[in-house]
Amino acid sequence: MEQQNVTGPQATASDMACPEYPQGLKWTRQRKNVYRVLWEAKEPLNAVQIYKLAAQYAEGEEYALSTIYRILSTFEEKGLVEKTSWVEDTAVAYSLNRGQHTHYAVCLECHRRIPLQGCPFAHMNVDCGAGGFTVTGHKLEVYGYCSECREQQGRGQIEN
Amino acid sequence: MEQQNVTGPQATASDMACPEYPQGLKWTRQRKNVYRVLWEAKEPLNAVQIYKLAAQYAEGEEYALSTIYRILSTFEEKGLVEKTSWVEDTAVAYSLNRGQHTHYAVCLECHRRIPLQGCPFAHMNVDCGAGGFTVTGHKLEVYGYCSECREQQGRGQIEN
DNA sequence: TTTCTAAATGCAATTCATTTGCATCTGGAA
DNA sequence: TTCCAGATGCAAATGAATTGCATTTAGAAA
Repeated sequence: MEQQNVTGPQATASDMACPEYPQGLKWTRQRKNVYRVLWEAKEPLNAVQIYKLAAQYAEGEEYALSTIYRILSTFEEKGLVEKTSWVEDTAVAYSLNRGQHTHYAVCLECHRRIPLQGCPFAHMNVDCGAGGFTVTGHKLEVYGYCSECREQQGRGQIEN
Repeated sequence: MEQQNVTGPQATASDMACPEYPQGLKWTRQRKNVYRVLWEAKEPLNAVQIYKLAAQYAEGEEYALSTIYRILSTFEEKGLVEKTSWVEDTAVAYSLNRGQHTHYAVCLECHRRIPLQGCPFAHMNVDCGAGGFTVTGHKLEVYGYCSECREQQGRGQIEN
């Protein structure tokens, strides 16, 4: 009987494992912790944030930032993780690829990132016009002002 | 009679001027050339690309890359220019804010960027669910495979 | 269990995009 | 023509991400 990884995204952090974990990759302490951080994250995090959070789980252990980068790019290569980049932020952010993706409404004033309910494209047949382009994914960001920042307006136009 | 800038985006490069040019900004040689490059660009360019193209227009003149960055960020601040960032590219790209924006379909194989015909959101009421968020803009990127790369498939999956 | 090796990591140095401080220059109002 | 706030050039600094190499380790095989 082959051993099954019944733990995984459902599992608690202590025995965190990953059923979709690709063959040939070692399930190291560092990778477990990075996976755990991403699993618990409520929004995409950049490498340094992940580095710091992962270090908390690894009391006393040494962590190299470069290792985090390498883990993240391996995970991305294997489809475990999604990369996102935002114009207002120089660093790239990473999130677990949970199948259903999330888009965000970004407030231009306070920079808060508000997750959108569902994907507007879910019911939409993206016709590219570019004949023959096979769409496998998309990335969407909506900009504007959140209700709070909207209130204290009157000044907040482009011209400061 | 106040002087009118009848040249502008419609003008030829030699007398390139900009009607929407904000008050208080000097219309310098460097800025003219950056504006010209952006005006003629068929797709968003990064700072180094703009730097090189602008230098061509300014035969023999000195240009500093840092100046290009400063011009671009000033232009963006004033709403003349839009910034875009792509996950596959570390550098930020800039394009003239022409009112109507363009989205792209990005081929994951050859990285070609195919402009989409019109904006899928044009006819779409973006309901954020996030109550009260006022949408002023959005950014969309579609990923997949262009027809050419699609043909020579069979191997090109994630695992490689 | 122990052995063994390809894969993973730590570390330090490197690359590359972007920013900044400061002295000099210049567009354009007076 | 004068004059100065705003622009620029230059060089150094910052910050994200990558890379080379020696060392460690997960996990398959013995």
